[in-house]
Amino acid sequence: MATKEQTEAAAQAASGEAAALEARYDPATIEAKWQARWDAQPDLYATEPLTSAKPKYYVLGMLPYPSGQLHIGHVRNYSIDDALARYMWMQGSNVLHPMGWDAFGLPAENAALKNNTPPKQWTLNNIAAMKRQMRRLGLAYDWRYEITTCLPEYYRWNQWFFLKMYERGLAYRKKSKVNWCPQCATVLANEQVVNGCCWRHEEQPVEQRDLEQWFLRITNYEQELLDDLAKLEGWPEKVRTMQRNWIGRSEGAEIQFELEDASAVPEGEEKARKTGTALLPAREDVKGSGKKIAVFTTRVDTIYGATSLQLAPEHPLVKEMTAADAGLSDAVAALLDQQRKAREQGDVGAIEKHGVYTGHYAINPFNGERLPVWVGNYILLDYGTGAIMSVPAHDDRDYDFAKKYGLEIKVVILPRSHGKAAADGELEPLLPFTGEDSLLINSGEFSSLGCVEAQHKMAAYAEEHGFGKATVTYRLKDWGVSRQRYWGTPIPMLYCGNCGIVPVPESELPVLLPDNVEITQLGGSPLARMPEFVNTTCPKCGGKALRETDTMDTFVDSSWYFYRYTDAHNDKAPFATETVAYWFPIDQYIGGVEHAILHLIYSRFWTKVMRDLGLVRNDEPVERLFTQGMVIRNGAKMSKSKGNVVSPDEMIATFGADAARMYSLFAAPPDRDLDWQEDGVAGVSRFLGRVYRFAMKYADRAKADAGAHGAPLSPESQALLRKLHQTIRKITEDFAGRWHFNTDIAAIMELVNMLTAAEPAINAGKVPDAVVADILRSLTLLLAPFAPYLAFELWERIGEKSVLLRAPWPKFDEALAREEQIEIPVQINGKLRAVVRVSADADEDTVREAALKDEKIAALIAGKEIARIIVVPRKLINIVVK
RNA sequence: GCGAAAGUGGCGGAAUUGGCAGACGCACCAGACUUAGGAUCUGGCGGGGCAACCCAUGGGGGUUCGAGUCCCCCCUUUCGCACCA
Repeated sequence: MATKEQTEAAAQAASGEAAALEARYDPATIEAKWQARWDAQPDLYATEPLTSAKPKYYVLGMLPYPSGQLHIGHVRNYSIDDALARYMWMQGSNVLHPMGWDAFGLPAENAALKNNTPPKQWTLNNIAAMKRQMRRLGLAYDWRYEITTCLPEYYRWNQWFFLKMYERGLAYRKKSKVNWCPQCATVLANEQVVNGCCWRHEEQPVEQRDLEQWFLRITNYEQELLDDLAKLEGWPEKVRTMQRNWIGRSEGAEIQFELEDASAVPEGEEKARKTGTALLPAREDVKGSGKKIAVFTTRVDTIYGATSLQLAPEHPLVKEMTAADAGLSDAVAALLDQQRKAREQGDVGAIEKHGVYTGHYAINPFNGERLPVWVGNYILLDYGTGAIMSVPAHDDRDYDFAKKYGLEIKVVILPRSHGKAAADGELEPLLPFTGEDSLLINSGEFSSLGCVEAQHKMAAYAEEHGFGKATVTYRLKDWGVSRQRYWGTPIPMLYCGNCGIVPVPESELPVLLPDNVEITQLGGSPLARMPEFVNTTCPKCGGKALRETDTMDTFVDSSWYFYRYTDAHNDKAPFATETVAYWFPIDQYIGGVEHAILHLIYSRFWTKVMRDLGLVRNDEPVERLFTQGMVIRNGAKMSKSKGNVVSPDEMIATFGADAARMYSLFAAPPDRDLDWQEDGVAGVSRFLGRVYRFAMKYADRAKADAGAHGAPLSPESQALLRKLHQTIRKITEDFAGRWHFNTDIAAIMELVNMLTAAEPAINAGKVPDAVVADILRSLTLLLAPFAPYLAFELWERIGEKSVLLRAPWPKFDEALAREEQIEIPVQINGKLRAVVRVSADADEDTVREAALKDEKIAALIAGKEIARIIVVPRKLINIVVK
């Protein structure tokens, strides 16, 4: 049994331990305490009604795919939007800051194969795990607006939109060559093909297959999608450029070349025609065959220099020609084969140019000249018309091709500096010459025109004479949304033997995705192997019908999810128009630049469709976009194979959520790549500990006196308040748009360094309690967006009763922030020689005098002639001597 | 090939408008303290030199009283696009 003394000693030790704990920053305890409190307050992050007098602010981080684990990139992304959301709350805005799950997609099926877990269960488990991590990070989401795209409450509206688009002809079915990834066993959108390979399987060449597919007519909006990029001033220029290139508008002309009648070849040309290298002159007795080859060109001004036509190997006319010519057929097959091999080696761009002469000639409608028709492996079927006129003198690729096969080269434009007189021989070293600021020669009635002027006149001429017109071509293709996959939104369409394609009536939505599906690696949709899903009755005729078994591309889900957050539980409509009108456009959207094209162009398209359906009033979904940099480690992208993946859980367990979050903001400006260094997290954690200990030491004084400072202030108090207000000013200005949170956190560190250095003065009574209280209070507010757990704890410890989340952001006082004395560097001939102290409002003469009086300066300029003295008020003085 | 961004100590980075280069942090060095804790506190920390001073922001030129910042040429890295007619 213990003696009384022993018990007392133990009690003392225990209380000593408690005091020690108190004095030590222990994020695990603090964060657990506040997490429990926040979880118990569902209204904490709630939005106010639409009638709120506060300005609205919709801040959003891109929703994650529920892979099962947050990665460090998520921590960084969500630390940014969370800091911004918290700041806006403190600024008195009505903030919407939601989160959800992009929950359909292939990994769930792969996991099902591997672990024999149904995709739905796997996905929902992952969501639960990641939600736990988000709560642990202290992210300020109102989970009552959470959306999960794989649940029928959500995906039924994908189906509903699909029906609306179908009604309007924006969704259509066509047989088409599609990109097929054998590993995914599904179709890929053009946007998902990277270097001819699958975006998920970078080594896997994409195959072409012919399938009936559903498409969304994004090309209806191509021009508006392009034009409106100009409005998106709050988007990074980089993203706008990428989208502009993706849409790929080019202006040019389409010109019809007529194929010669092969049965009526003029006499005496047989030899010249053998190799297909010769350009043949215009002749009266040439006959057309009636067959036309349409060519797209952006340089119709060079058409007099065309010396051959080049067709894509898959061009329909080529099929016709090869049908009648076995030799040609073999040669074209060989071309295609080479192309396939090059693609498999992943080097489509560098493939050598090959061609085959078809034995046919076509007539240039401008001058009657006859051009050999070739098949070229560098011609793309799905761009323009799949055929080009080849102008070797004025196009790099055509030049290479012509040199290789000995085709003629005809110069028809000249640099302006060369005038009209230059002979062809002199020009040879210039070729291929492509400058548009040039003049036409050898071009009939168009000679001596400038290129741009000629382009317009020649297109108009072609139109007048019925063999062409000015046109615009886009690189953007319609969006193929069919996927032969199970884990996605069923496409709400039926096939009836009598009625053909029949949409599922709106009243029958949602078309539920069955749960009990066997996932296999066989090609085609697993749904096709479920008779109970496939077989149904036709709503039109009551006869037998089959359901569409393809599901939608998951990019459909993310194209409009942010609208759903505003009205997440609406079961009558995807959302209420008025609610969306209040919250949209999104004030600030934050995510990775990898979504610059796919997600961000699809969601712009979806917004425009919804606007035309009368559902929303905004033309664009996102006012300001911010793309944060990647998190790398040791200079390399984090990946499992490199073994350099950082687990957020470990980081949080060791240093706390505040330190992990704050480090992710401190280590680099948010738009740049961040090199993750664990020692850096430890450093931030140490800093938070310093803040904590300082606050604990002086919390009682802060509690005791929260009144006015009183005057006059001691120099020590003035210096501290000056630093405080300079810090407030810096951070406030930074939140307005510069967003260099790394320097904001550095500024807070400077403030804290100054505070700890001032401790002797504080302890000597030179800083009144009211000033200490003011500083502690403001410091806590400044920390709140970056380290919310610690800030909430300090707020309570210094006796504040209000909810920190909505406490007003501190205002900076310009008078307090102003320096009274400033240091002015003094240069002689641009070299720093001294620093003088003057009052902040000193005029030029005073500064000049002070500088000249400085001992060092006086010594250095003694006996020299002063040529000039430059005084930059409040900045610098430079004395120029000879 | 085309387009964009970037290049600053041993490392991450700062310098917002042409005005003290290296804030803040990491690592490291020296010291103090100790309840030995991923402690804490103090000081140092671009290079050369005893110093005065000199050199230094990828390289070379230029503009300017003054350049990391602006202009020209070149090099390197990263990202995007890539046979788009």
